[in-house]
Amino acid sequence: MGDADFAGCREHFPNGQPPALPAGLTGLHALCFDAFAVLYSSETRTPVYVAQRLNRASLQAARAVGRSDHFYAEARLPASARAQLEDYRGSGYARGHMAPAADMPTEAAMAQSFSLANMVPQDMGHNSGPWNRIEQDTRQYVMRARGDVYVFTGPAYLAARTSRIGDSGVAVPSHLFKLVHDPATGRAWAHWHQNQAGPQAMKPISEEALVQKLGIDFLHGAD
DNA sequence: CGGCGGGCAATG
DNA sequence: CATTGCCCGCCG
Repeated sequence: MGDADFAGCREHFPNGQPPALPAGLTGLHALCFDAFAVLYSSETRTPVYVAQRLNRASLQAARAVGRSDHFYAEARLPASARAQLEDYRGSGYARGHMAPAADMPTEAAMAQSFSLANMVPQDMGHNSGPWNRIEQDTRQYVMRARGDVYVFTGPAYLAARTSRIGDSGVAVPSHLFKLVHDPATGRAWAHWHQNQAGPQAMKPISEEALVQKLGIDFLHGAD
């Protein structure tokens, strides 16, 4: 979309400031949703990152919202840039939410969370196991936090050769990250997992270490 | 063990 | 298209 600066949904970002990106990225599309924002890459056909603002009230509201389970290709993207349902079907990978369905505070946001613009090809065991634990731990943290908590979630492509699925060639991440920032405490930390089943390093890394890995300055301008 | 949240595919 | 049943991993 031409909405390259998230003009319509800055509320999902700390201090209303989207991350600073490394030079040279192309094919990017900024997408606003009710409860999250996606910077989408037409090269990988996955998000670069997904941004959320969470708080206790939004997660309490989310508990009353039923999971929709209706995945869909993102019609706001050019057809040539979209991930398609057929790309994931039979691929052996799960359609892994970046902004989790269980975080969504309204029915509309729940439905929107099933856009393939919010998905990456994820190892099934990783998604239902260690990653699900990270998501639940993050919700538990937010429920106990004083105010708004900002979360960035997305894939990393650090393998020598990135494998792809489907006719569109949706790129399979080597890693997934989730950065949590609590302005009330000034703290930030990041989960960094390989996109595979089995034991993971559950110890978070620093925000600085994540920035070093990805070249994305998530919290520039944040306190 | 059951429940939950993350998914899948077959069936009408 | 929605419904149904199933798998996975983790937790209390």
